[in-house]
Amino acid sequence: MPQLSSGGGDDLGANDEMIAFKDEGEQEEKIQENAFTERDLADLKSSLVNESEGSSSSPAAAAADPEAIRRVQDPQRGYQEKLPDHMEDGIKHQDTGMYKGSAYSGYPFLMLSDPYLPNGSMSPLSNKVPVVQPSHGVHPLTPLIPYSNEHFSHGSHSPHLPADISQKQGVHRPSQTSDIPGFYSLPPGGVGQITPSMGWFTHPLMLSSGMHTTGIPHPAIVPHSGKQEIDHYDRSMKPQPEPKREKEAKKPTIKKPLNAFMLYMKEMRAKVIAECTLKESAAINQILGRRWHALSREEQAKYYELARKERQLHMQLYPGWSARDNYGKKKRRAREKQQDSNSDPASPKKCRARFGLNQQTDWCGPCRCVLLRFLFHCS
DNA sequence: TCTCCTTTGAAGAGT
DNA sequence: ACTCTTCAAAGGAGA
Repeated sequence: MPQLSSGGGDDLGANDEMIAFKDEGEQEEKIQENAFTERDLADLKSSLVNESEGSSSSPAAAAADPEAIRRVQDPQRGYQEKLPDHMEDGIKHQDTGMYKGSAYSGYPFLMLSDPYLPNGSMSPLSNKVPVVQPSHGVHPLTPLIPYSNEHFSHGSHSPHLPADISQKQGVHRPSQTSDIPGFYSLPPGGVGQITPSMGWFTHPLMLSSGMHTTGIPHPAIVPHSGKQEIDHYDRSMKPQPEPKREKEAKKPTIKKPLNAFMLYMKEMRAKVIAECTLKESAAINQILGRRWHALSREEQAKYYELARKERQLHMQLYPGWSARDNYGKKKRRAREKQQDSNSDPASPKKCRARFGLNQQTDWCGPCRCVLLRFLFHCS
């Protein structure tokens, strides 16, 4: 299990990862490491400040990507071929450049835009307009600020403090984020960049859809059928009264924290889409998978570290949560659906049975069933 | 409308 | 301890 120590680069969880990577192209990796000269380091430092660098794409990468697309699209040359793929150096270096520029600086977009929410996901490079710009010189890990309660309170007491969670959930919580590094804090005025149009705190549905019980819009909380719910609300801005049963069924789901690769994908997807003019996620993910392997140790380490922080914060916010909570969700949902239709006295199935209709009879839709229930005083 | 595809990594379940 | 399974994201495609 890849685990990063907060201290360092070599003991990171990427080790396992890198072993596999070495197997595939040890020589290439050595070349990479040698190539990571002091000049690169300087570039890295400067580019962390200059985010605009990250969005530039090199012609080399543009030239390299069509090959990747061909491989992805050509079933005869699938990924399993384990080609000497590190020939994608063009891509790799291009990527490297991008990480230098945007891996961290862009990440705040992910988090501040509430990526776990169905409509909130956006990468710094996506065509969706980012709402909050990362400020230069901010620590790379400021992206995780939404987890920090400081940003949602002005003063020592707040309804959003974690102590509140503990009270509500009856779970002991470590005294507030004491082990969360200081860089989780927003710079003064950081929140001020959030425009009212974001509706972070005023949206009437926030508490029921993407909000942690603290009121923190935590990305990991989504409504059961979050997408439709949010879409619907955005369009109409008038919440439709939901049946009680439906409301109960839509208890928010706490999602898994994203792992390193997921974070990487989230950031790079838009770029790959732009470069490859691909939209199919399966193909894009294949490309991203190869690029992930082509990343240098240092570059991957950034994402392992971010993922580790994510897990840490997730654990602090949801002490009792387990990945098991979301296990079998698909099957369970299907089962619930089935139960719903069984328990609904006006379901087509029930009505067919009640009125002796066969399966082919199409007229017995739910609406007509309600009508029938009314007409025939069905219970 | 729902599920599949496709990737990697984390974590739970099962052996 | 080890292997297997599920779920995180994404969005097009097909049932």
